[in-house]
Amino acid sequence: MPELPEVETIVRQLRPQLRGRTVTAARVHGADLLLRSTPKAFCAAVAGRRIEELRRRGKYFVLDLDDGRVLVGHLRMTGRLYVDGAPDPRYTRACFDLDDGRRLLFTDVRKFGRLQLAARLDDALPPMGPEPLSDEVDGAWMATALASRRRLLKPLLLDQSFLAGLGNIYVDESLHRARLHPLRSSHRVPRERAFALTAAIREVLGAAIAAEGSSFDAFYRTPEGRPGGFQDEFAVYGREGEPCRQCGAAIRRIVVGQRGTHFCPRCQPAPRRRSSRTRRAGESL
DNA sequence: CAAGACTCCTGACGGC
DNA sequence: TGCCGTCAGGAGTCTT
Repeated sequence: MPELPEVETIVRQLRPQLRGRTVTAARVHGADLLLRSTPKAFCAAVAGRRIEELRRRGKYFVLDLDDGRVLVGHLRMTGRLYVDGAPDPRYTRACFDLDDGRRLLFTDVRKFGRLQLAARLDDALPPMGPEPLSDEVDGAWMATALASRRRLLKPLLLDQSFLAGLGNIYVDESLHRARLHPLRSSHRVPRERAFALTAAIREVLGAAIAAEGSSFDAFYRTPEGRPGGFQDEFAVYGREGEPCRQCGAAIRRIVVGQRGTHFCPRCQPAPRRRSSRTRRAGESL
C-alpha cells in the first residue's frame, strides 16, 4: 500500500519528468475520484497550468501549479501514478496530457484514491502530525508525544494526525525494530524506549525508501514500473508463523483496531497488564 | 478523549 | 474446474 516510502519514491521518480511541464488537457473518470469539485470544473481549472513542483506530505502527493493552487492526491490502497507506460483502461481514473506529448496517469483498481484541487495545501489536507523524517521528530518529541496520550501504540502510530506517513506495514516493522509490543499503552513507554522508537522509525523508513518501497502483491509499482524491494527485508509483516530473524520465535499475527498486526512475541514482550487486584487497589487510593 | 464498528472496492485466495 | 465466501486495507464517519 502506498505509505510514506512508496509515495516518496513516486515523487522522486516523477519530479524530473513533471517539473516545468504544462498540463494541456485533463480527463477524469468516475464520480468519486474528486473531492469538492466536479470533473468539468476540475479539468477546466487544471488545463493550461504549469507544474512548478512535485512533493510529498505524509502519504499525499502534491503538485504545485503556477497559479498558486495545489493538486493534492492520495493513492490509498491501489492507486498508481506514472507517466506514459501502459495504461490499463479499466483502472484509469484521471489522465493529464502534458506539453511534451506524454501523459500523467492516475490509475486505481479499488477506487479508494482521491484527487483534489485547492487554493492552499492546508485547505486540502486533514489535520496531520509532523513528518517522521524531519528534525522536528526526535526522541524528545516522541517521548513527550507518547506520554501526553493514552493510546495503544499500534493505532496511535497509524493515526495521521499524530505522525504523518506511517501505514500498517511500517508501523509493524518499526515496533519490532524498537522491541515494543503493539498493544503497549503510549503513556507507559519509558523515555529511552521512545528514543528507540524514533530511531527505529527513521531506520525503517530510510531503508524502505532506499529499496524504493514494498511490493508484496500485484499493486504497488514505482512510476518506472518496478516493484519495490523492501518486502525482502520485512521482519514481521506478512510473516505469521515464520521464525523471527532476531530470536527464532514464531511471528504472531493479531488484529488491533481492525488491522492485521504482526510482532515477535519474544522480542516484543507483551505489556504487563495491571491485574484486577492492583487496579482495585490503585483506584481505592 | 479513546476505541470499536462500519463503509468504500475488487482481485486474490481458500474451501469444497 | 468452478463457484462462492472471505479477506486486505486508509481514512472518514458514526456510535459507544
